[in-house]
Amino acid sequence: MKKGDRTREHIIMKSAAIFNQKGYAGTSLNDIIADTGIKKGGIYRHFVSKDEIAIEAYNYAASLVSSKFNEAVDQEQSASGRLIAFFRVYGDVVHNPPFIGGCPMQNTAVESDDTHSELRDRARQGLHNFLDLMKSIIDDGIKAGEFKEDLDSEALASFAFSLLEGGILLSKLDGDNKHMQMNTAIFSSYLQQCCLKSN
Amino acid sequence: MKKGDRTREHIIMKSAAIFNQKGYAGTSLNDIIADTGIKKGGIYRHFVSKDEIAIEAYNYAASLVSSKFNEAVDQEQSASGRLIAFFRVYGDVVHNPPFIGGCPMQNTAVESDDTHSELRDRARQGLHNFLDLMKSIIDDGIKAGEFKEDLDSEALASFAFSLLEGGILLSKLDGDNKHMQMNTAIFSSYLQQCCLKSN
DNA sequence: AAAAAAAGAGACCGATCGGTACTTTTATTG
DNA sequence: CAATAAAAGTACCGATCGGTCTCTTTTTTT
Repeated sequence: MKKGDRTREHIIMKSAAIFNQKGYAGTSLNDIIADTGIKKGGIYRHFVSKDEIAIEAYNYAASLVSSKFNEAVDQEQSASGRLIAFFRVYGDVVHNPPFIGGCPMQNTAVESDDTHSELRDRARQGLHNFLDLMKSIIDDGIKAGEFKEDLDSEALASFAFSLLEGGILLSKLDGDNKHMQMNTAIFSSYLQQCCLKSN
Repeated sequence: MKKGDRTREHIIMKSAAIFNQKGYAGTSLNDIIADTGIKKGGIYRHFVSKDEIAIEAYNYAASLVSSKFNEAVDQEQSASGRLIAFFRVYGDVVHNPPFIGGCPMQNTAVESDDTHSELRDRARQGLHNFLDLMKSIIDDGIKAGEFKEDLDSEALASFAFSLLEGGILLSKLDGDNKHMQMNTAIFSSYLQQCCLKSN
């Protein structure tokens, strides 16, 4: 691996943290220069524009969160355990989120949905990936006899993911994990009472 | 009412729409000038800074959404009907949101929680207002015998509001109201099956 | 209608924006 | 180790940023 490649990755990692906290429009190249210690000429050797940095930064942050989701999911055997694992990843979103600044998909979606179509499309793709993963977990749970057969897996995935993202929003804004915790508890009890196949 | 007061309100209304779509950092004074038709000198006669415009704009947008919530809630008699009324306000968030650009609290929270403390505090105050309103609706429902007595009203309020905000996020990002609709349906059935006092 | 006050236009300010060109320094390769 | 290529620093570009100042126009008051 050449030096330039390492530098490029260093820039991506540092700027991902800045973009995820300050947003695309709120982040300037001088912010990136200050955090990476690399001057403008050095940065633009590896990227053609601020846009390219932002997109690479988003990809990096999103893949990092994604891998943490997968890690958490893989630790569980049951479908309901796997669904709840998503919430555990953001269990301490206030002080220890999977990526600094919160959920990259949420941050990107909210800022760019009316302004930056390329970033919005990335976030949308990320949303579909997460929903598909959840849906397949639910479908597996139905096949395995854990969940009721008439369960609408698409709706339940959308429901769970909305609750997760909403909980992140509330807890971050309030500076208190209790919203995430209460959501997890209610979601868990909902799965028990309304989704599990009653034997 | 003097001319200046009307102009000030005009600037607030126009810039609220821009801020709620493009964000604080993403909105420039030239955007406001273009949309209001008032030149820089005219604008700064009524506001001391971009910050002041943004805060007044947020207050306007938030109060407008708040009044639509209250309208919808007042049309319902039952506590569960009132909770579901919140979701109806954002039932067509993709093409007809209560305020253009989506939920002002959400947009402000996501952009400013790591950057702009004054705006963040406003959004936080708005969150508490909404949660308190929901909580009082739930508590009334318990007192009236509609809901179970051991219901945790704080948790249910947090849960409902998270689901609402998450649904807004997903539906806006996906360009499809189905997420909001599915969330409303599941929430509604959850209220029926788990919260209502079984007689 | 005249005088006073308020409102708004327009030119201008320094700072910062994203981005480029050129030079120097550092790695890599034969 | 020398030649060469890659990487990074420096200085600069025009445009735009938020904000100020002055002067003209419009509105309000008397």
